[in-house]
Order: sequence, then C-alpha cells, then structure tokens
Amino acid sequence: MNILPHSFYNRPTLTVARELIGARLVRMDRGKKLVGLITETEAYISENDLACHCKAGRTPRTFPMYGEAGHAYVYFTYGNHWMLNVVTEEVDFPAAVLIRAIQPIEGVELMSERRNGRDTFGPGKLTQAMGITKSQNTVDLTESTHGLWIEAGVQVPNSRVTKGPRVGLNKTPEPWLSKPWRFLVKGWKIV
DNA sequence: AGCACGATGCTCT
DNA sequence: GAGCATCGTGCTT
Repeated sequence: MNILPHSFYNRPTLTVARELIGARLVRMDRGKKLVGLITETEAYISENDLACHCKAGRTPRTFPMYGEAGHAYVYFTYGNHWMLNVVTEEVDFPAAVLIRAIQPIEGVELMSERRNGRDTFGPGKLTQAMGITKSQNTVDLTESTHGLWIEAGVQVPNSRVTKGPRVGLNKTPEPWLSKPWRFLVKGWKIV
C-alpha cells in the first residue's frame, strides 16, 4: 500500500489529472475491498473556468473545492448520479479532478453485481460500483481511515493516453468548451 | 453502432 | 423554475 500524499495533489490540476491515470482507487466497504485503476479523468480549474461548478463561487455545494488538496468532492447530478472528484492545488484555489472511469481490479464480482453486470466506464457508474455517495464528500483521500483512498498504481506512458476536450458540458462557452483537459486510456484497459 | 429522449432530484438564480 | 461534469432504453440505420 502506497497512498498518494497531499503533496501529490497540491500541484497544477492538469499534472494531477494526468498522473492519476493508472492510480489505484481503493474502497473498503463493509469489510470488502474494491480496487479499480483510474482510466479517465477531467480537470476543472478555478472560478474562471466556466465549466467548473466553482464559477458560481463558494456555495454550500462547492466549498470542498476550496479546501485542502487530496480531499474528495462528491456531488449529485441528473437526479441519479454521484460524481467523485479529488481536490487539487492550494487552499482557497478552487480546482479538482473528476474521476470518470475505472478498470476494476479487485472486488470485481461485487462491483459487477452492483452494476447489474454492466461496465464501470463512466463517472456515475464507478461511484455506483464502489458505493460512493454524499457520505464520502470532503473525506481525506490520503488516509485509509475513511474507507476511500488512492494509491500509486501503474505507470501509463503518454503513448497510451488520449488528451481531449471535456465531455457533457453542453452550453459552456469557448474557450472552456474545447480545452483539452480530459485524459483517458486508449482502449479503456490498462492491464 | 449510433442517436434521441426520459428519468429524477438537487443547486443556484 | 431552469439547468445539470449522466445513464439506460428503445428506436433507427
């Protein structure tokens, strides 16, 4: 076990988003261990980024993004789905990385069961597979005491990572709509 | 294999 | 009250 420390996250968000590709997302849930390799991320950076929730400033929803790097920002959207983000950069600088997809490595059966046999490549899908909800909002992902943390994993070379525009932004204006702040593993599988 | 749409409820204006 | 960092179904090619 090699948990990524606060110093990993207190860096430029794009660096963190890129380096989280291949990291191990670990969930300890009622005695069961679930592990997935992170295969897709997106960066959301500052109040100037009109795709970022914090464009609205510090609100009851967005306050975790203003906190310490390495904590979780979990929010609910579209009436059904929980989204898992990791806070980055300095305190009071609102930014985070959205974890969009994982490749299940351990606890595959339980994750598959929770997904009714369907895949985990999607931000709402991986939280469902791992049982992540509001109760994980703001937890420190650099400790193993909250049942959710991130460990160093597989080094994925640039040749296997695609960089492109973020998805699902709908009415976000340029230039934010086209910023290549999404990272994903080619072919969706790391190992 | 790809697109359109409805579900569903919280957040901010 | 509108919009949403989505998902699954069902219909079309």
